[in-house]
Amino acid sequence: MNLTEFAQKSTYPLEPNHEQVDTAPSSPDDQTRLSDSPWSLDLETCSEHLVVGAPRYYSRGALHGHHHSRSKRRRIINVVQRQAANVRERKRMYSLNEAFDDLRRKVPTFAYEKRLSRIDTLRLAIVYISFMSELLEQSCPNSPI
DNA sequence: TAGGCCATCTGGTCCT
DNA sequence: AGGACCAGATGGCCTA
Repeated sequence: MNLTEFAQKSTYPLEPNHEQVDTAPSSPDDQTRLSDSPWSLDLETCSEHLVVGAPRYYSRGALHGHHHSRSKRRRIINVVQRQAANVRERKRMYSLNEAFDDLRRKVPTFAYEKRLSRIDTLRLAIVYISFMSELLEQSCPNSPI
């Protein structure tokens, strides 16, 4: 059984048109990504964004009146702290995406014009690990996995 | 044009 | 107190 068959039998079926396995590393950037540090905007430059990108929604928190039930302590943060938190969050998401890119390079990708999405990357990784475990089990039945 | 995917902002919660 | 993590919301881009 090859990986394609395994994927088709697995709990996490991939898209129906994922048929060919491409063992070459997936091309990392088929679509535009933030390859250069997005958080390089320091706090001074961020201030402009704050003005432009003022809160776009108010569905959560005090601004919408949903804060009564859950918030034990209300944390008041000022504009500078909010900007700093946004920068940290961008940085965090960037490192998360770097990890996803690493994972994309580890799993054999299907011959597929598009780069794997994050969810498909996770699902394929699950399939791949299961497949390799099964392969190992077949070749070394007595070895503990 | 609808739906998928993603980046970003944001507030709440957890943890140090 | 403040950073990390998380999830919801929103808007932009791309593809079928």
